Amino acid sequence: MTKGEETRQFILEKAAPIFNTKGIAATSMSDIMEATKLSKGSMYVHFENKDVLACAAVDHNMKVLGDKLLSEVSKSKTAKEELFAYIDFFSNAVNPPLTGGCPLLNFGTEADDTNPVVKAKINKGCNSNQQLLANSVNKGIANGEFEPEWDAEEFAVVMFAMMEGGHLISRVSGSNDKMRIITKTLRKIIEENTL
Amino acid sequence: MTKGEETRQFILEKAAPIFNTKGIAATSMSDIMEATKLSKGSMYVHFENKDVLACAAVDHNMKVLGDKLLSEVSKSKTAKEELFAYIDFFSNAVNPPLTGGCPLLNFGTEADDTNPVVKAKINKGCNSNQQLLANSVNKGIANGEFEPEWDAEEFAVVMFAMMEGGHLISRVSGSNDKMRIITKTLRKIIEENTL
DNA sequence: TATTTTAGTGACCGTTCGGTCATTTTTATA
DNA sequence: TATAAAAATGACCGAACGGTCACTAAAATA
Repeated sequence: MTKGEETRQFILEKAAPIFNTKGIAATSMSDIMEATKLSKGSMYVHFENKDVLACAAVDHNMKVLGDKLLSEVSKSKTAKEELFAYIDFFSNAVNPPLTGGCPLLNFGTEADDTNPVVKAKINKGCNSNQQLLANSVNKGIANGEFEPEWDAEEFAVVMFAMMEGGHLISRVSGSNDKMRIITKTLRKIIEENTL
Repeated sequence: MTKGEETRQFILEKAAPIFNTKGIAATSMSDIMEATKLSKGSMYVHFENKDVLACAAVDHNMKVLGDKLLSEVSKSKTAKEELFAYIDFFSNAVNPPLTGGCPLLNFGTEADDTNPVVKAKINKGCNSNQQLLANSVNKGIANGEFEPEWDAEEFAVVMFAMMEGGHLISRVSGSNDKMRIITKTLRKIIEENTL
């Protein structure tokens, strides 16, 4: 990795949590300068403007979160364990895996009406998550863990929506209490579909 | 209503959808000036600063949405109809009842880490929605419509989270397809608890 | 209707914004 | 190590930001 690539990565690592916490519009280049202790000119060597940096930060947040998630989920031996690992991974919304909370929720709500590029990225991210869940269910059906009639895709949508909604509730309330109801309910559904 | 109160209301009606669409940080006083065709000085007669206006706009959005929702739900004769009315009311996230989508989702994600005042408002709004749902379930239990063992508060949390999560998915995808899976699932759960 | 109070105006203020660029410093290459 | 290329600096730019204020217009009150 050249010096330039290293700096670019360094800027992203510092910028990503700021964008995820404050939002794209409320994050200024000065915020990033302060966090990186780099000069303004240097930022523009690596990112042609704020939009490009913001997009790269969105990507970075999703990548970091995805990698963490996969590394947890992949420890599982069974399909049920995979689903439970997903639940556990996101169960603490007050102290979430990523500073600022879920980037899909944060950037999705900010971008849906104003930023088509970010909106498309978030849509892909949502679909990936749902695909991950559906794959686990289908894997479990294939290996005889789960009820064969279980609709994997539908459950994936429902579970993903519940986790995101629970995330919102927990973050505005500052408590994981209601997230626990969500996760309990999801675990119950999974158990009910376990053979 | 005095002239001043009228203007204040007028400003809020114009400002609320802009804040709900663009977000608080990305909405400028100039945006509101343009929408109202009022001068800058006039805005500051009725709102001492942007924060106060933004907070009032958040309140306005929640009030308008809450009123619309209640007016729909209150048409219902049975508890089940109330729950179905709630579902129907929010089932079209692509063309939602409020310009910009759900204010709880929009302002909640923007404010959770940065604006304690708005955060508290949104938390109250989330709780009101869940209370409304829980009340319908409890009403249905009391009058023999629903299974007495049904946990109203837990269902309210789950249903609210599913609707908000579904809202996010639909808005970033630009399609109500997955919201339909959410609503279908909720209707099924309600039917399963109907006597 | 005369007077006081309130609403509305728009030029203006200081600050911060995103972004540029000539220059210097560092890194990579020959 | 000499040279070319890339990275980093920070002063600077115009525009947009939130906010103020002396002033005018209109509305409420006596």
